[in-house]
Amino acid sequence: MTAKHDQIANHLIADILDGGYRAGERLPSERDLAARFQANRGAVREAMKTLQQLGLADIQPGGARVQQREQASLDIIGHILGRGDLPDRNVVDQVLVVINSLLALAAEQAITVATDEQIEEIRQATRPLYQQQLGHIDHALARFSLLRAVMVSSKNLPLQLIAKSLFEQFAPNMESLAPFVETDHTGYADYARKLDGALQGRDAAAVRRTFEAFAKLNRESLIKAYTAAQHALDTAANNQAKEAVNR
Amino acid sequence: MTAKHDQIANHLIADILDGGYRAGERLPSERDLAARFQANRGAVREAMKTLQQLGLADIQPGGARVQQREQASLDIIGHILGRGDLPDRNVVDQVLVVINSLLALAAEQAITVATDEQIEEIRQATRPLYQQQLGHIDHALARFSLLRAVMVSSKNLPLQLIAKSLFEQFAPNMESLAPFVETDHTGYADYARKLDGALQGRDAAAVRRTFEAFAKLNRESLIKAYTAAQHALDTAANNQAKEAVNR
DNA sequence: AGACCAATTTGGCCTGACCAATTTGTGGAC
DNA sequence: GTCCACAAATTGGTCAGGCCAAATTGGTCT
Repeated sequence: MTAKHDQIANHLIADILDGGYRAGERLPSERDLAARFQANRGAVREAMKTLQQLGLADIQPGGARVQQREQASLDIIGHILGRGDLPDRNVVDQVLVVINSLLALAAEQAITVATDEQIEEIRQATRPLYQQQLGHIDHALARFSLLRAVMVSSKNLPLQLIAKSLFEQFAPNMESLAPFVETDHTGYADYARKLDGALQGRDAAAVRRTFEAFAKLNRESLIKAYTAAQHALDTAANNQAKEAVNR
Repeated sequence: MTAKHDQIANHLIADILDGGYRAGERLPSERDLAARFQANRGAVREAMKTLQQLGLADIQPGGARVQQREQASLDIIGHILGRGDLPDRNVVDQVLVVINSLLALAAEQAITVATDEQIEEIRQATRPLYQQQLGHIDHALARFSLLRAVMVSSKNLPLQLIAKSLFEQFAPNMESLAPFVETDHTGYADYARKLDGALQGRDAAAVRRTFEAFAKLNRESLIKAYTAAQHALDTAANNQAKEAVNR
């Protein structure tokens, strides 16, 4: 059971993100919200604090107002992805672009500052990707731990924090898409081999190129998954409509 | 007058970041903290909520525990930079590396997706950098609005949010360093001209190269400023020591 | 209209209290 | 001495009702 103030916060966040309250508009007073959610004002207060820290609301004595989405914190991405049946395709693509760029940067940094032991750790993390028979989920997990190893070795705190934040908001929201993802084992194995070699030689340019290829692979797989998922959803909707007619 | 719960939160954040509470350690109970800060438990509660959202504390029934810094939110960077006389040099450098990388990415995206009007806007933003007599602050502001124009034109929400967050945490903490910064007007003007040309031709590679040069300029200027500031601080400390001896 | 002022609303904070989950202390069994 | 079960104390989550200062609102006078 999630805490009440979190429920309230999530409800309000969804309302704002769905356009129930537009930017600049006044939010109901804490007393109103308390009555509406059948909660104490303290609980509402904590929920509002969440909204404020997400940059969704500007809360001042006299009243709270909704802020522009561009003013929000990075932490709203998860909430944005969580709406609807499938995560918003554009936003997913945007997140991927950023993650991949940061990954390339991290690799670059790692190659210059990481110890031999850490390079070895990253190389170890590429090993599971050679396996052709790895399950979808396991393969994804293997890719993530590779990502993580690179980030840690970059020794760049903001970089790590951004990657962690993006990833943690991204991963749980991709589950609805997971059944439609087909992993290109051969492609990833190829990439893993090249990365391994580039790491061994501490060849920054080669590493960057490999990660770019990696990004391409991810993106293509995502696009396919989306078309498949969309198709499945559409037919499901059709069936429901037919059933409704038959009644 | 800042709100009480913010004062409490800031105090606790500083304590944690300064090592007063180590990772894994238990934080005092809300009731204890309330007594310590002569505040109500509700106020402490909101402060704790802040810590939780910053990823600094894991708070559960039974007690709150300090989390690893690597588990924190991106929003702690500002607090980390705010400690001490000067912002931590390594962290500043790390932030710059990330911002510059994101800037290059944004420019790349902008060139492919931005409308002609937006490209024109970015080009307009380069204009002030031609002026050799611009004050340090004004010059910095001009660079920032250029940065902002590029970010907006990228039309990548997570990218914008990250840049905004990093920048807003970065800028206010660099004030202590501002007096020691010397702006290389000629260098920036050169860079602005090249960027302008690359934008006009929508030449992605050229844009990226320009931003890399830009990054180099910024970094060198920062290094100089740090050595100057450090020197000033050291002599000030020496003078104080001498005075103490003379008494 | 526009400027000014009082009444109301709103967020910030406080006291005191109850519950459920967790932690901690205690005793006994092995 | 070690380990485990059980009770007691602690802790976070929530609630009720109330006061204050700042902001908003609405009416009034110019």
